[in-house]
Amino acid sequence: MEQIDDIDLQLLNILHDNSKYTVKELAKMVNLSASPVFERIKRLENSGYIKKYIALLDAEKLNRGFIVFCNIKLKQHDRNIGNQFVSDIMKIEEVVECYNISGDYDFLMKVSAKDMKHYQDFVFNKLGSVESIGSTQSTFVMSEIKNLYG
Amino acid sequence: MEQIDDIDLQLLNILHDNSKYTVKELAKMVNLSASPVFERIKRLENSGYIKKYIALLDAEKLNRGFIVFCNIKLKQHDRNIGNQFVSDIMKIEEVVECYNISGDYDFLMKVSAKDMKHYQDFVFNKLGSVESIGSTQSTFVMSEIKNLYG
DNA sequence: ATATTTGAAGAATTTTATTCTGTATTAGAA
DNA sequence: TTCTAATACAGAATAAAATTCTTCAAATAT
Repeated sequence: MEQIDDIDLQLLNILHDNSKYTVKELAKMVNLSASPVFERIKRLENSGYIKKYIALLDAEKLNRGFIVFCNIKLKQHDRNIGNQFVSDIMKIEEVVECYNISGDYDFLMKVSAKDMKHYQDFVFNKLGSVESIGSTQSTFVMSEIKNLYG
Repeated sequence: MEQIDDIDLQLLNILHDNSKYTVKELAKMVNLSASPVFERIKRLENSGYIKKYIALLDAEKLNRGFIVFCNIKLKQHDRNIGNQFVSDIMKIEEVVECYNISGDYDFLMKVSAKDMKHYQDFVFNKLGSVESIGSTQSTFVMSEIKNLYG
């Protein structure tokens, strides 16, 4: 796919932080008129540099401010168990992110709960019914220092 | 702040996944006309349920597809060292997220690099010059399974 | 040097956001 | 219960934004 120049990069950085600017405002920021900026953004969308636009919500207000990183070890390491785990995890709303990782554990999940009680319930009742899981290890977030997506 | 009802929740869930719907489209989805939907969204923004709107970018295309979770232990556990670490880390662009955590390590960072070479350079040159760091432990992401923000 | 392509500006148009007005419903006060 | 006030909605009117179109200038290829 095509090249992207410095102005494209500026636009991407701006929109990554705030996608609500109007094209007129963006145009002023990058010293162009509205139409080329509009065209550039469409090009960045169509070429996949911009994947989507989303609203960031306040986790605390929505009773999801208790964050835990949960490490998972599978029972066995065959493809069936792995696929089963993935498909089970996709359905659990508290699991906000999940990665297949190197090291002592197989997966690292970011879990978003209301509080410790909710998390405990999540571990027992939700993870507890995922057959493919061998063991888990929880790391609790005490405070969020930096989050470019939060 | 005020209560939030089921329709508000529907709107939040929709916008969390795609903030580009028009109010007319949203209105149809929640079976209302445009004006109350518009007012509800403004209310959700002003009350802080919606924090901001952002564009999600393709990390791979932007040479940031190599993800590592990097655990950090501080040299010492006093407030000065901690503050120094936080302020240093905030300036490093490869650090996309950072949390103060429970357990063996003090902080967990999500790092976004181009490739292993870039990550190595990050560890040596960027982390290497953060005085407050005692030790690090890297966990490499082999694949992303789920990410509500990606 | 000339033709062709590219990217931009600015105007014109279409679509969307936003405001406004009126009405029905509901909660609370009398 | 009855009246009043507040709330939430629909639909129209308006303002602002997105989107398209035309033209022009600069860069590149021929």
